[in-house]
Parts: sequence; structure tokens; C-alpha cells
Amino acid sequence: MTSQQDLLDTLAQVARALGNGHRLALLERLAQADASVETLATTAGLTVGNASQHLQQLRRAGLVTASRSGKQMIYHLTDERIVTLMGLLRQVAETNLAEMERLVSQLFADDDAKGALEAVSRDELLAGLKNGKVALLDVRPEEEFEAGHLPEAINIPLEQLEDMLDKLPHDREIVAYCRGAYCVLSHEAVQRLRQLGYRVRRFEEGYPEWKAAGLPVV
Amino acid sequence: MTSQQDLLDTLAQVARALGNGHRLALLERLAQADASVETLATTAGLTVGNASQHLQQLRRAGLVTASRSGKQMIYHLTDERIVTLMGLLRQVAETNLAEMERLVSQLFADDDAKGALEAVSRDELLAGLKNGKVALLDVRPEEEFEAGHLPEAINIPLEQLEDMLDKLPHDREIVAYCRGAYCVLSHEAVQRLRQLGYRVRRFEEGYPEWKAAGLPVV
DNA sequence: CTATCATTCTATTGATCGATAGAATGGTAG
DNA sequence: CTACCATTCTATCGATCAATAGAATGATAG
Repeated sequence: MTSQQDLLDTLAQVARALGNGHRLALLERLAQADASVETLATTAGLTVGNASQHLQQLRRAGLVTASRSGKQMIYHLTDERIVTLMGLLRQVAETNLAEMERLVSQLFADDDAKGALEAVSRDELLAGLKNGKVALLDVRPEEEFEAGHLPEAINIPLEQLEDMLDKLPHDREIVAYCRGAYCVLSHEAVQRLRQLGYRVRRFEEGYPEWKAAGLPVV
Repeated sequence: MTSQQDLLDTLAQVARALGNGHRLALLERLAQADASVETLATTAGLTVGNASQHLQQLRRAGLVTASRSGKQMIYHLTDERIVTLMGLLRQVAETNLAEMERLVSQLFADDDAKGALEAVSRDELLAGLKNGKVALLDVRPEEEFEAGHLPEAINIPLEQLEDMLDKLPHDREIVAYCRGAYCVLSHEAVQRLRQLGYRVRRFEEGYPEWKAAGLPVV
């Protein structure tokens, strides 16, 4: 059956669109919030022209759409499931590639005791929120926070962490989150807050995974 | 942070391994049962040398492993989640690429009324099995059936369908399944059995998805 | 130990991908 | 209508990928 293979070839095209680190970076940024080409280029460290080309490829693969807003083109993820897809890709890679483990531990390497690494799982966080024993801290930039965040979360962008400590409770454990599993913002925040005596841990996922799981966002 | 990008590049390598129709075909075959290089080459329509090379790529990406059995190398999927990953890729592609819809309808095109297309969902099948109102028919080749199948399923390979009708009950609805969403074996079986007067529908998934979902297999 | 078989490795060729620079397009503000 | 800005398109070049043929490896049977 040749059309069987045509189908697989088409699926392969979509997979190939995911097969480039810069495009994955663009998708991760889009999972935080819709963005213009220039914004995307900056956060991914690409020239505008190059970012545009990668975005065309993602568009051809049906992973993003674009709409015009004035002079700018605003790109969007077409489908929440793309976040899940990337998460699953990550899981499979982490489980089966030794290289991944090395890179992850390198990303979260610190002088500290590794206590800060003990991340809070989704179920644990849900339980803590339900019984009011946990305060949620979003350390992403304000722009991303405004585009969507977890309910009840307090936003303190990492750069302003020490300036806004009065917004943090002392009577509860704090759980910090940011963009996702590989985002180091919350990790950094946990380390700094621990040195200041706060009881704080890191959520092992981020805003996009929470939203993609169908959990409530604001 | 440069190691952030290293991580995404490594993830991209895994995605690139999925970015070829022939490799997806190899993975789909491996989702049915472990197999030798020659078997894999034959079912994917490749030369042995070429199949071997593709398998090396899958190995480097951590998607398959190999073990020697006598003269032969037997390949295995490293991880059940790869089936889930491909299923999610399929869902995203079907939702967002018009091309996919065209190819799928072409694959299942038939002269019949489209009644045969109404597939049974997983939940519906589970309910039907629980209350004993459904008989399960596995129309894959005997070899794949032997390597693993759904509990209570009767195996009648499609080629022998008309020869083994006595194994099929008349008092219950029959649900036929095969390799997965894009496998046409069960579709064909449904059409032929309907003409013979059986009450029969097609399971919308296949053995690998069932197993990957953690449901019991034999 | 030699012949054989299954598989992998190596080298080659054409095809596709990724980055860059510069031209072209499409919308906006004056 | 013109100047300007954000983005896209086009052409180019080096790098990587896919398929093929043929040599090399590794296990087994005699």
C-alpha cells in the first residue's frame, strides 16, 4: 500500500519540523505567550530573517499560525498538544539517552547542596494548593505572566526577586515555577530564597505543561 | 545560557530520528513485535543495508536497542512511550494539516457505505468487553498475534478470514483490530464480514496503543 | 579452520537543510 | 504619495542526509 507510506512521510515532515534546536526554542517561547517575529528572534538568539524562515517551516508543518497585528506578525501555537508532544519527546530522550542526563545535570549544576533540586510534582502541588499550605511564585518576566499564569500565583520576575520579598509569605512553603522543565529561573530563585531563609522548592514543570494538561489558568 | 540550547539540540536529534517515513515504518513494525533486520527491511520495503543504516540512526537517538540471537540481530523499541509519542504526532498532524485528512480518507476509501468507518473508541471497547457483549477479532498475521495481543482476542489473519468463520460468534457484535490507526487490515475485515452478515465494527486504535496505554495484554 | 549467512561499515553521489545577505512586499504614519 | 518599518522572499554556499554498491565483521555449521 503506497498511501500508507505517504501518510508516514507526512508525519515525518511534522517530526522534521521539530528536528532543529532553534525551532524547538521558538516553540517553547510560543508556549509561554504569542509573540512577534522580532520577539521570537531575540529570545531564540536568531536574526530576524532566519527566525522568519524557521517560522515558515513550522507553519508548513501545521505547528504554528500567524496573524497580523498592525505592522507585526504575531505567531501562535496551533495546538496545546504540541506542548505535550515536546514533553513526551523530552521524557523519551531523558530516559534513553545518556547524553541528556549529562546536559540536564550540567544545566542545574550549583555549588549548593542538591536539596534545591528536589522538585515538586504536579500532584503534590495540587494537593498543597488545595489545603492552602503552599504559596505559588511565578518568576517569569511580567509579560509572560500577564499572558497567562497559574491561579493564585504571585509574580516576581527573577531580576526583582530581592526587591519584592515583602510579597512573599513566611508562614507557608513557597513553590516557584517558570517556563518548564529546562527553565533555570525557578531553580535560581529557589537557591537565592533558601539563602534568605525561605522554605521553598521548585515545581518540576512549568506554565505550558500545566495549561496543556487542562488545568485552570488565569 | 548555552547549555539550554544544547539540551534542545539533543532533543532535536531525537525528533530528527522520527523525521523520516521509512524510520517511522520501522518503528511501527517494532511496536508490533521485536524483529530481525531482514524482517524489518522486508516489511518496510528497504534493502537490508539501508534498513540497517536507518536502524543505527534510531539506535543513536535512543529509540531502539539491539541484541544478538544467533546470527541475527533482534531490534526492540526502548520505550513504550515511543508509541504514545507517535500517536500524539499523528493527532497533531491530523488536526493541523489538511494534507493528512486527504491521505487518511484516501487510505480508507471504499465503494461501501461509510458505515464501516465508524470506529469503536477505547472506552467503548472496554465497556463492551466488560459486559461480555463484544467479541474481539485480531486480524494481524499469526506471528504478530503470538508476540502479544489483547486479552480474549481470536486471531484470524486477514488472508484466512473466510476459511475460519466458524471461530466467530454470531450472537455478539465483533470488534476487529490490527496494527493501529493507519492499518487497513481491520478495515478490510470489517467490510468483508459485513457482506457476510456479521455485526462488526473496527477498533480505532491497535495493539501497540492498547499496550502503551498500560492496558492488559497477553 | 573454512564456508556461509546476517549484519554493519565505508565511500560515493545527488538531494535537502541551515545560515547569510540583499531585494521585495505589505502595512502604517505623516 | 512617500518614507519607514516589520517581515518575507530569493539566491548562494557549506553541511548534513538518503540511497547504493561493495568491502569488512562476527557468529555458526560442518
